[in-house]
Amino acid sequence: MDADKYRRGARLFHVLSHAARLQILDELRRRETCVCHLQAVVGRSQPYISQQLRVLREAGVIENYRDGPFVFYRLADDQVARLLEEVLGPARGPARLPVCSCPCCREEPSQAVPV
Amino acid sequence: MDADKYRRGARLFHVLSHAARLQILDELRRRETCVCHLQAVVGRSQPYISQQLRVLREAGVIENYRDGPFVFYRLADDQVARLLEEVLGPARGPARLPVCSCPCCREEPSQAVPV
DNA sequence: CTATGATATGCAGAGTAATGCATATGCAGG
DNA sequence: CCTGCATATGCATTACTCTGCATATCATAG
Repeated sequence: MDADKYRRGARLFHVLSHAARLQILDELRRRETCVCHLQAVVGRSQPYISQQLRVLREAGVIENYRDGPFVFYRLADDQVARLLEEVLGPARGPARLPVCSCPCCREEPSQAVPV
Repeated sequence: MDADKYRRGARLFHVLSHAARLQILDELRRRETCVCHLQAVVGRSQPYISQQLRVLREAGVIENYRDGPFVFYRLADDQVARLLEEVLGPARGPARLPVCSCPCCREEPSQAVPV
């Protein structure tokens, strides 16, 4: 049965069917960031952001790693990036100004790789 | 603001985040079909199928036209087809056997246009 | 060990979607 | 017109998601 195929697809689409989560992913496809940065970009409370990150993480869409007191998040694979490109258009370049005072905003990062 | 961009994207993903709707779309990307055919393929009641078709239609994802007593549905554009391809893999060929006794099953259709 | 900043988790109230079923509409044939 | 088939709509119930807030955890500095 390919009922499973549709269920899996539906679950994937489901985590994408949320404006704040989309904005988070749109930011993450530019570069990996810490939570406080996403908080500033999205303009929501920290628990709110963490909730959405959890949903995304449990769906396998993003990964995280800890660096000292900070936790950095990034896309887990290219599939989501392709879906975002299809629906949101191409990713914004890395040109945006710092939006908060977190480390990943201050020192424009080590991996300042242009497109 | 691109808040709208995310809202629109979220709405699109939302209509795709549903196993039965995905299965309907998967069938429609093979070829256009009437409602009774989808009913047989998906294995749900006719009102149920019509409900989901309405959701898809109101989202602009599919179109329909009437042919006598039958109503045929088809994908409205290529974007959804590309999203399905990304998530469900390539469309099944048109090789499947008739699943019901509706016209679009019986006479393998007038528009038997290969890819 | 304590304090502080960063992040995660738990929980409850409100809102929204999903589903099943009864019924309405629309079309064609007689 | 009346009947039968194809499809659509309305509605009520159930289930789930969203969101905000209080609080817990974890790491580092002192």
